[in-house]
Amino acid sequence: MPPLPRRFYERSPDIVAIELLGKELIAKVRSRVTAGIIVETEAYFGKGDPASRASKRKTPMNEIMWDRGGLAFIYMVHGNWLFNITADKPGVPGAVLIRAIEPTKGVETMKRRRHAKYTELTSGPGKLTQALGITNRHHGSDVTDPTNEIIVERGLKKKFQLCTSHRIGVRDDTKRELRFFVKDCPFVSK
DNA sequence: TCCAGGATGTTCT
DNA sequence: GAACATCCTGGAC
Repeated sequence: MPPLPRRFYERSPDIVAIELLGKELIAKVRSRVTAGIIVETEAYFGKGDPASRASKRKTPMNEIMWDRGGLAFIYMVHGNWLFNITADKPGVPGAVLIRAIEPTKGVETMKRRRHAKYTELTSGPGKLTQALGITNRHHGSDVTDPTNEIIVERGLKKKFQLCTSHRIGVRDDTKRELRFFVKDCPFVSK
């Protein structure tokens, strides 16, 4: 199955965040394949979004948010790698944070990397990067490129109920609720 | 060069 | 539910 195309990502971050739910995130790191269905995301904009890394000026770390959509945007917070995908058109800053996935492939590999029980493998943004082996060496890589170590595919068409809430752990959130997750999913972070 | 702080996780009670 | 370990980044000096 081919990865989702660039035009999927080059739309408003809130739309991309909603439509990424139910898609499959696949990581091939050191010939080990791990994957999971995306069940929780958050949208980040640029100017006017005080919680966004792009609300202030460009730095070497965040300049990728102004680049094309569909690139891996990875940074460290509190000793954990967080995995985002850039969104919106070139020149317009935006990104979607992947907060949780439901494991589909490579569960044994995840357990070895995380030393945790099944429902704790990927139920948080720092946890899933550990489970999938994602680090800043993947920063800037293209998730629409079939040869990339990290790609996103159209997952199984499965019905679920969409819920929204305010974003987690941000100091100044916007009025709008920009966290999206699958209702009653045990892998959604709390 | 130093230091405060963060889109977190774990381990306590 | 609260404390703390963790470690990179950016700004201060």
